[in-house]
Amino acid sequence: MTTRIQRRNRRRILDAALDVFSAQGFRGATLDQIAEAGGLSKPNLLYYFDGKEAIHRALLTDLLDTWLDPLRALDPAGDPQTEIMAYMRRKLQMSRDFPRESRLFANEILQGAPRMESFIRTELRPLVDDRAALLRAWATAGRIAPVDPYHLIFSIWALTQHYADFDAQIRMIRGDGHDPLDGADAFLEELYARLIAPAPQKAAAGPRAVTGGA
Amino acid sequence: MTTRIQRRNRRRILDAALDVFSAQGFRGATLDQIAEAGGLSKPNLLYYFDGKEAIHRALLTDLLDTWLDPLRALDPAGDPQTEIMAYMRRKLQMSRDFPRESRLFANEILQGAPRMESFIRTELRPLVDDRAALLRAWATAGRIAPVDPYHLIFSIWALTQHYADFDAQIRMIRGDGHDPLDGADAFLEELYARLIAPAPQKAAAGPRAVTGGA
DNA sequence: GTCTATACTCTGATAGAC
DNA sequence: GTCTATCAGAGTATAGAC
Repeated sequence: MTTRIQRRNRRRILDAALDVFSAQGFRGATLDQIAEAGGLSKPNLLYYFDGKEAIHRALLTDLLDTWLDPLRALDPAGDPQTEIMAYMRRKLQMSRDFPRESRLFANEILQGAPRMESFIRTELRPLVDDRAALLRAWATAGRIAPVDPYHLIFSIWALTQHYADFDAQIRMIRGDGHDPLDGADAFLEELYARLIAPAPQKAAAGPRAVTGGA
Repeated sequence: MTTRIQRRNRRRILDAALDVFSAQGFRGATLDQIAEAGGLSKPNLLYYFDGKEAIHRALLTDLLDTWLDPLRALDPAGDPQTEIMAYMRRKLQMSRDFPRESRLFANEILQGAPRMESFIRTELRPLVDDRAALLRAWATAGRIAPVDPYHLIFSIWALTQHYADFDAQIRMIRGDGHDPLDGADAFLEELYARLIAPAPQKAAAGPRAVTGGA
């Protein structure tokens, strides 16, 4: 057993692997790097996990489960604007708290999501479809502005994860002393408050078509 | 010389390399894959380019130059709202026309931008600083809403490039028959029209602080 | 459980014939 | 200019001692 030490070592390995995989991608990462970052030898690493692929799979499995939580927490019974703002805030907080996880995720999708396809099709897609239907219902009822629900969700993903995924670029542009996320909260609050507020002009014939799009 | 065939072959190689590098990242790509995609042998590939690194460098050099064009085209003499909307449209069009280039770029930044750091610091950063100052001046003059200029630029990057970089995910969610970019134009038009429109409420004491942020 | 030594495969690059 | 054959190094994984 010795479950105490085993669990500690597994955690150390996974943490080191998250460092390396998120920074180098799956193929770019090597067992040597993970072993060194975790403070153990390569064979010992392979005593705990059944190969490189298994380590990566364990990371993804841990991650994907919690990745859906913010979207799950979107409450159909709540106030539409409050709920959407809260979802955006939770996603931004995840970029702050789990930037490596965001980059691990991004690396996978960028390369065609070969190790995540079944998760996306069987778990993420139904959840997104369900929440998109909810957003559409809110829009139809006039409780939020009539925006496309899928693009609304994608925009929240894009804007929040950008700060984690493109962190290197933002740091080089803003200077090393600057926190990339400084001011992001206020900016996104403003952006989504303006976007989803219903009834923009009172009775002006705005360019807001409600043709039967997607 | 035989420059005719040489140029054709170089172009074929670069096109094949763009396919492979954008889909697999630098380390994930192999010369075998590039050679096969380009329809020639591996040694022949290395007759035209001085190694894997050189092929990648040639791709980046070609790309980075044109990557700045949309931001360069932002005209200080133009109408602020028109100019910002036009910039957003150009960036979205680039995601449509050059998704592989966008993913090549994203792969690099995600992994710390090791082969682009000097470009970002010496070319991109000064340009962004300059355009941010312009946006700030427009905001101060009340010609657009008082939003943070850097976050405004980053938001345009995030929202437009997301459709190229996360294309695989969007396709799996929306279904294979659906074009990920359908409706994106209208959505982003609406979003930025609302965000940058000046004077949101007439004289209401809104939560819009103008404290001396970044 | 952990290590040293090593087998085996993949991949970037070169030699040399044509 | 293009190919076949091959080398050298890196990287995953295993054997076996302790």
